[in-house]
Amino acid sequence: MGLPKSHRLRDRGNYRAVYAQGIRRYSPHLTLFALSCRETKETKSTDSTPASSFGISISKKVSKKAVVRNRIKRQIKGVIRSHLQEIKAGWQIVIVVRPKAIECKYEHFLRELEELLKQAKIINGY
RNA sequence: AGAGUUGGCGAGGUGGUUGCAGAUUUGUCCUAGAGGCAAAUUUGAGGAAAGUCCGGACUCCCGAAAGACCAUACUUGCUGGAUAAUUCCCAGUGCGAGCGAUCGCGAGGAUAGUGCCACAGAAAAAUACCGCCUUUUCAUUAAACAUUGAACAUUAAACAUUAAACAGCAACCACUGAGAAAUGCUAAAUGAUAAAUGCUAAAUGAAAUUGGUAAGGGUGCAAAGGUGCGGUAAGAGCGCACCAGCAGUAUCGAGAGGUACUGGCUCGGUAAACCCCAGUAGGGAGCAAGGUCGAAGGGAUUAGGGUUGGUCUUUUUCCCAUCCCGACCAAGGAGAACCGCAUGAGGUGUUUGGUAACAAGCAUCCUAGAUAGAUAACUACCCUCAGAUUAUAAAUCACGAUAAUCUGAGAACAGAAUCCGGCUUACGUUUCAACUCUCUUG
RNA sequence: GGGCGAGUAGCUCAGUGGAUUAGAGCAUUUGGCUACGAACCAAAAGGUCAGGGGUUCAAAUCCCUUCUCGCUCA
Repeated sequence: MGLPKSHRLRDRGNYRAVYAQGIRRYSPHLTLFALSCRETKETKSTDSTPASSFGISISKKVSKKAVVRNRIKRQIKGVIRSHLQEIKAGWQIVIVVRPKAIECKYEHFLRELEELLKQAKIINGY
């Protein structure tokens, strides 16, 4: 379940900005960093609010095997994709995976991400 | 049937839905681009993609290309072959392991030279400490050597004396039997010597040191070819037999080497110590190499200058130098943008040559290309495996075979990042082929 | 992706072109000193020299290989 390119974070500068200025929310296996484009002064009123973009970060401390890291990334992307329509526009979000997340399955990520997004009030309708 | 050796196939298959990336086509949007968006079709990880241990291709720098000598580097190091190249691969030789199939080997040179071999040991690679023999001087002795061997000393058996346990007597003492042990005595047995006899004319000791010798010397991983017989003043491959090694000759082989004969007796180990010999190599950096994205170059001349660790030779206008000619600005725009970047020492099949690695020819196929980094989730059928139940033929029973149904599983190691060829490491199950050893015979 | 380096006692490091038995400081344990403690004095224990294999009479050291950790390159 990949994400379309428009929903990915691609610049190193974006990541820095999110880490430095964004909100933080925690769960046992994941950490969420989020930054709204409206709060930053860079965005100009002429642009319509851009789509929310996501980045996922896994260090080698989680697992040294590339297979394991890639699988976790894909599962998280799948969760995001299934909630894509509910998520508000204009956010830049980085999800950091903690070392304990090796044993998690798809359903665990589903629940945790939902809770994190609720806490950050990014999801519509709640 | 069990144990084992070697090599191979394979890493479930075909679909559906949602979703990601590339390519092609079509449509659409505008700022008109190698642009965005949408749809359709199609393609989308491995045997190791890994480790980065080697070898190349490719790119740039040291102007370039070629060559000679020297230096430097090299886990290059039996022989031949094969390859773009290699430390890989193939075939063989030698050595080693295994009953065997088979497997392993850094396998040139230690008489080119230098170094090292702790402790121990006389000595660690050529010497002589002890010892053995010889020579000289001095001293001593009729000794030494061989044979016989009294006395003497030691003790055994037997005998003598004393006499315990035990047995008999209902029981104790006594008595009778019994006889361990102790003491005494003794030898033709053992030990040692006086003495005698025989034989030779020297012998012994000390010192000196002339010469010989490498047999022997609690060591040590290793001691000067090994064992035996002869031989000698004492010894020694000094001679002989067998074994090991070396050299030469003959012969077989393309070669490493094999076989046979002869010879003189033959100077340890270490080169994964320096090194010698032969061989190979311009040096360095690596796709994060490097290049492109408007804005200056082109031509002529050769008298001169400039090169790879060093010296030198040849060629070349690559740069500098000198001279001549010529040029001029529309947009966008410096991004982890694009190219490099997916047709390659390619795959598959087949024929020919070759023992083989491999090579050549023909036919056919195009089969990942991301860049915060694309493969996932669910599901249907088939197939494979495991377990359970039932049935079938044969049968005394068991194992096993076939069929049907149900349940479960399809995993392990692991994810392309410029591309190839190797090596190394990781890896669950099933299966195929060839071969070896042992046991059994429905 | 490419290129480098390191691993020795609980910790920090020596040792290293083969040979004394692998050492030092801190920490630990025991004893002494002290009314008690610190400091001090004395002694002891503690090592698969990262793992495996090879060369050698002999390897922490020489050679090969594997593992772990770290650094660096636009």
